[in-house]
Amino acid sequence: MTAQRSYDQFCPASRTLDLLGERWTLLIVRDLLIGPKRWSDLRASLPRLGSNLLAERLRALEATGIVTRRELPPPAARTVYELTDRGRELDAVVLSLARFGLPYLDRPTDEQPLLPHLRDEALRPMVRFEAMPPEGATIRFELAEGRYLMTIEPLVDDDGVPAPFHRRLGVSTLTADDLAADADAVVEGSLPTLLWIRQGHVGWAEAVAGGDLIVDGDDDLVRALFAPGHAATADASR
Amino acid sequence: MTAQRSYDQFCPASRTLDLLGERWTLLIVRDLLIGPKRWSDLRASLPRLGSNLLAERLRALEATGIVTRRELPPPAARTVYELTDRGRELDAVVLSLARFGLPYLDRPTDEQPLLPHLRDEALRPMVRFEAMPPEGATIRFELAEGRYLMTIEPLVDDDGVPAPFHRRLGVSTLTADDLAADADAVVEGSLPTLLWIRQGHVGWAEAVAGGDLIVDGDDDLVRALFAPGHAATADASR
DNA sequence: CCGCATCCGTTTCGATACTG
DNA sequence: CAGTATCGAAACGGATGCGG
Repeated sequence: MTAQRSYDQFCPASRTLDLLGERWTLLIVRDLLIGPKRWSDLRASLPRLGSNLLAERLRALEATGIVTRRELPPPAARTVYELTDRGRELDAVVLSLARFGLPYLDRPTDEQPLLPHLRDEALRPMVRFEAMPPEGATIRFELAEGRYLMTIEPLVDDDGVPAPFHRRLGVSTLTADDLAADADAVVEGSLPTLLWIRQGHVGWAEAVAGGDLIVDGDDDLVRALFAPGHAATADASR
Repeated sequence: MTAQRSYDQFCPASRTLDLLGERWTLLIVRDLLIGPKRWSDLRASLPRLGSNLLAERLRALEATGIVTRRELPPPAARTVYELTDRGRELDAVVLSLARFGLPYLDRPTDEQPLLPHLRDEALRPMVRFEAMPPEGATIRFELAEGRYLMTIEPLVDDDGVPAPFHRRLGVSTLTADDLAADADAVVEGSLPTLLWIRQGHVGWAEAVAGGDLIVDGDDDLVRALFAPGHAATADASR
């Protein structure tokens, strides 16, 4: 069975695509990067993926050591799928894919619901890495879609070792009012507003004037993080 | 016709996969990242890709503004394909794929020739970003496969803006003996040796003792850049 | 209901043949 | 050299079935 179609080249990129270049595989990984998921969770977040394919993809990912299946104790439904340490390294891959796709994203249709788990990951691909201040920062987001705390770690840690940018940037959901204090900035608005600003379809001043965006604190920081244009066209607007 | 199978999710990662998630597409991009290529060049570097699919993929990439076709003046064969500015942003995607696949790469078989153009790109996915010194560095590689100059730009530029790590790291082939002076280190060996060290299959000391690796200059720098283990397990060995 | 396996029509792929 | 046309073989997608 499974003839295992391979590119058969001595190249690490093609090797990765051998492992997870098939349809749906990277989207499964994307969802598991958020946290362990049950079968039904994955079915819900990937509605157009057939159950047979999901089973096959999970089996393949398990075979290559990217995913493990763990059995939960009797209370609550049984098995969950989660990434291994190796699998979690795919964060960089998924994030680079998301960053590239940002300009191609237009407003969601009715057939493209903004899935809940994707909301919580929406902010991370949007920030400009070059604009992250070397000393780090903390920004609180009070959005229509939820409350988030963005944490930007310092460029170099205490030992002077520089951190890869995707590991400097964390976004966590904020439920209680704890940690609400001492952020460098507080942003009120919505994900679409921030996306359109980042895409360059709406001007910053325009959004603020229209009341779609309210920024408290370090205004320039937030503005630089969501400045329009791709990374290559890094106009130093700050 | 072309039903254009789409994931149809409001997610930038799935959007990117809509655009170039089909088979061979990202490998075509990989090859074009090195430079403009003619039809026959692409056929040679992707031997198992049928000519009809190559045509179809190139057409699709052109339609989405990732690739342009340029007509060369009469002398020399006609049309070349090259990436647009937008397409060149995929460098981060391909590099992250390559970095992930590195541990899965084993020695090339006869059916997996080390293609010439991949040789020249082999070093870049191998270096540990965290080990790149903040002040920058220059390393000359005198390998069995060719001579290369690796340039590591400073962590922050003159304006104090930090550079994303994939843009700090450049590798160029070295033909003449120019630029051969003042490198922080000179490495003699071969690509397989460096790969096996990076993969942890061969110890550094072992390779040096066996004569497979000779490092002149900042030994510790090179050792840290090719230290084994994935990025997450960043043991500070330096 | 959860976690799949089986069946089957459709789409995509891969190899070869063919053309300007 | 730079593609297009054709066709059998996989892979996909949706539905349905089936044992815990």
